[in-house]
Amino acid sequence: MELTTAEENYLKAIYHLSDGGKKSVSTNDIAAEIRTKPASVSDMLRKLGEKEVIQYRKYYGLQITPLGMRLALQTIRKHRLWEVFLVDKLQFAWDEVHEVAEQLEHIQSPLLIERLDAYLNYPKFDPHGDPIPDAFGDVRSRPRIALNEMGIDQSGQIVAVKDSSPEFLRYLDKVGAYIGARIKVLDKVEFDGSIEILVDQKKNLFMSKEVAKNILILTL
Amino acid sequence: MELTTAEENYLKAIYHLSDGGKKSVSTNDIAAEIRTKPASVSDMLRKLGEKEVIQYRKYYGLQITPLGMRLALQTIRKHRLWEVFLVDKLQFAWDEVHEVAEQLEHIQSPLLIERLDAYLNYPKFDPHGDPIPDAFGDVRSRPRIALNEMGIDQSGQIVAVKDSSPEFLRYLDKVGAYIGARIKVLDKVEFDGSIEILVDQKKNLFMSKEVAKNILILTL
DNA sequence: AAATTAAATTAGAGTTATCTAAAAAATAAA
DNA sequence: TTTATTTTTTAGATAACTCTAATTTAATTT
Ligand SMILES: [Mn+2]
Ligand SMILES: [Mn+2]
Ligand SMILES: [Mn+2]
Ligand SMILES: [Mn+2]
Repeated sequence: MELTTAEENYLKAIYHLSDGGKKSVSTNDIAAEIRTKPASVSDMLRKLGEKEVIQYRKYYGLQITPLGMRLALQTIRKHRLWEVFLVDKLQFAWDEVHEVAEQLEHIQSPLLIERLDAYLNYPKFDPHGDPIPDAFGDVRSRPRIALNEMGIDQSGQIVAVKDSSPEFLRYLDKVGAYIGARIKVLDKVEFDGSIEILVDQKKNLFMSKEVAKNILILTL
Repeated sequence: MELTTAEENYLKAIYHLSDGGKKSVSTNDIAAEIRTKPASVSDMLRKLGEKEVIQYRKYYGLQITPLGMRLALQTIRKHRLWEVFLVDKLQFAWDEVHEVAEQLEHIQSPLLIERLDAYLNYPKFDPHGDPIPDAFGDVRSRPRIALNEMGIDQSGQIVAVKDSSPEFLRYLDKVGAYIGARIKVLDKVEFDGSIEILVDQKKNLFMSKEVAKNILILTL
């Protein structure tokens, strides 16, 4: 059972939007994620249903199947391995990798991925802190919370970002936030949810709730 | 002006079959090369003509344009750089790279190729001995002749293979012929064109004309 | 519960790439 | 120079994927 590039992209979007099969996903959400029209999504859902990677009853909703999970995780694995390659080996910045990985993830060659994984020394996380599923689709995910949900005086470490857009990542570069940084919450503004943190025990950083929501923390 | 994956494959085939625009190419030849039907080729030729990468008059023939040359060489450059990557970095054997490179060559990202080239240390030849065009499409090709055209006692070095099929390459592996090997013609059989050579001053090798035709030599 | 609004699906059409079968043009043979 | 053969192109279908516009179903509001 092999999927087309378009099918892989849809399935990956469904996996992400459903948070690994937990949350329900709407046609409109998928359309927004893939940047396509709801009509196209309906059509594709029917096809994905026929291929049994989702369970689909029209107007009712969908559920990703175990098979769908497996295939989605395979594509995600490829995507993230390629991102590591681009950053570690080809000196890409973390805000430059997404689009290229979006293409590379569809290359069909089990041997290639196996070798790439070995070449990169079996990385466990991609440049945005997201876990890389192993060859069997197992993901060991760390418990992490969004920065905006932390309380004053709580400490932790930045382990991932929720938004991987170049705009957001370049903003983080500019203010000196990065994966691995140790942080402590100094103050929170009740009114708008903005937050002030201390980075690496030396730099004060003030950010909006919108930004904080997209920074994921492993609390100490 | 960007080409689809299919268009890139056709244009590359045309470039190769025409020997860089020198020889004339038939619809049937292209169909055989791409493993498609002549009817599909006719259709594609019309489209490539409209995009002005070839000059095409039906029933008459085609001529690759300077623009077409440039684009074909760009794809060939990508193909060969990826082959080097697979062999040098990922430990692929030279008979395992073609299919994967056939996919990778279509990844769209000028930055990626620039970085890959640098990472590989600006290689000049791919694992099969074929020259890698530079970013401007310039190819510095060495003068080389097919092994079957050499005379007795002539010496040279294997610099490339004409056939990159796994079957042929694995045969060469088996008998110990490889790119870079120094050879000398010991004997030629008039009757069937088969040939006996000395490899690296130590090993005698006997091969059919069919094999010798696909081994390219730089004479000393 | 009926009416309104929102979400999802279907209908119908366009694009790209492929195929088989039929027709046309060019080439080779008689 | 007709006739036969080969090559190439066109006609007509099919498969994937996408879109806009229309319709249907579900959810919300009065
Ligand atoms: Mn993708
Ligand atoms: Mn990522
Ligand atoms: Mn290709
Ligand atoms: Mn090659």
